Amino acid sequence: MKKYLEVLRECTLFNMIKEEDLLKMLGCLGAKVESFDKKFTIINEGSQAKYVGILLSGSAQVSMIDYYGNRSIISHVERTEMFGEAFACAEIASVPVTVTANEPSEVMLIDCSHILHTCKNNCGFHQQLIYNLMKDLATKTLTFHQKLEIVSKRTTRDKLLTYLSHQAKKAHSASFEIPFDRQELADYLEVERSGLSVEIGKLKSEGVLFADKKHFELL
Amino acid sequence: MKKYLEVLRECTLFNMIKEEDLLKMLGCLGAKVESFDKKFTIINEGSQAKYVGILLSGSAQVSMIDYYGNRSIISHVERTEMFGEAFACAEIASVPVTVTANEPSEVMLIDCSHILHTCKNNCGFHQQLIYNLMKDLATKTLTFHQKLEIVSKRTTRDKLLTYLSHQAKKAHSASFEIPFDRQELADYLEVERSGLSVEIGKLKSEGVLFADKKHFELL
DNA sequence: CTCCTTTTGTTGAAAATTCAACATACATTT
DNA sequence: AAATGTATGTTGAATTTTCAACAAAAGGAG
Repeated sequence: MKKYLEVLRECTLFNMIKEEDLLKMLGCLGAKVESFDKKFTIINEGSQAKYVGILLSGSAQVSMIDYYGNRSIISHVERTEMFGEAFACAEIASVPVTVTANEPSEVMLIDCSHILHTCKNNCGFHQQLIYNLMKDLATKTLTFHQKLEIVSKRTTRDKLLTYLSHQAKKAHSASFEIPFDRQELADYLEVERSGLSVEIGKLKSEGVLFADKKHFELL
Repeated sequence: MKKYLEVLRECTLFNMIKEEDLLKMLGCLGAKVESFDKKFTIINEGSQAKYVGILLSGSAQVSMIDYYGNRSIISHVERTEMFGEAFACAEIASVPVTVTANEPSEVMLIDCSHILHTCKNNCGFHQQLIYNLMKDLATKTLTFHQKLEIVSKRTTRDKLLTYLSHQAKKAHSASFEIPFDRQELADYLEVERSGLSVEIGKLKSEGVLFADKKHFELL
């Protein structure tokens, strides 16, 4: 576990936790680490919602597949970020989403009941962890509002531009990389890939943006 | 404040708080009660994100108005439910949404910093309140997933049917009332009101549902 | 380098949504 | 009861998206 301390320190779940305490905690929480190859499923829709996941390396996507097989990408998860915590904290029966590795990734999984319910050792960290989870969930709600702002737009063009301006803001620069290829971006914006391609082409020829692969610049 | 105890007991923020402690707490938290007439603004977009709101009576809507004046309804808030807590807990500068009274309503407003940061009296309730907030935020994330499931559908018909099946599930019955009129439902589903009317008409003539005003039945 | 796979761009036809405008129904007030 | 305002339904034209299919470009494996 020692080699993961670097990453875990950056994870908001362990905010204000002293490094020397972290290792002990991981044992107490029954944290386990698993590796996943690209495209492999980390959490499957319908499975028990007990785990909080932390991405130690690599990246992942949270998505939903509907009845007709259409994929909707809900969010992208980077190193140090958490996933599945809302479902685990809400203590619902099963997860409504699928989490997939985007590249070879290492994941720490913690049974959330070990966080929420004080252990016999009464190790005193639970209060801080619960506070950190609360902060994380509040922040996550903000990202949901951003996503809703995007998909509430009626045209592919407006959805795309709203998404890109969010990304530019996040990067503190008009020049940035997005974590999605074209198909994934379409699945995130909830539009057709072909229509998205057309729209990116138009915006390029209008001189509104520059786009090459995952690199974008708002002009 | 005494007359509000009945409602407050049902509010998840005060879960596990003994009734005799509740009154004292409200003072400590600096809770204030305000009344709003129908259509009046409770929280304005851009204002300071410091308040957790609790609906004591009436109902309200959380919405966003975009650059072009299009309204998007994010959620409907009923008696005993909270609003604005995510923004206050995330301690961001300003609220990205507007909260409006749907009918004459009474609202309790609590400065969230009084909840999050322990007071000098060290009154010991904070831990429970933070736990309750965490639970609430986790549950709210689930409702956002539901909303995303709706708006990720590509047609008005599918959006409507997905919404109605969620409502039926929530009501534990195929017969239920929705909290929106037609324009509001359109703004919640992120579609055109006229197209929505057409679709409801089609579904009725197909015998899939019965709809009259806010009453719906899935057949 | 070549083959093979994946990704991205392009196109045209079909389907659906948006928009604006009007008609009808309903509710409230005077 | 009449008048007013609001909510809902309806319609047709314009716009946009979706869908399916193919072409071109890029990337990786051997």
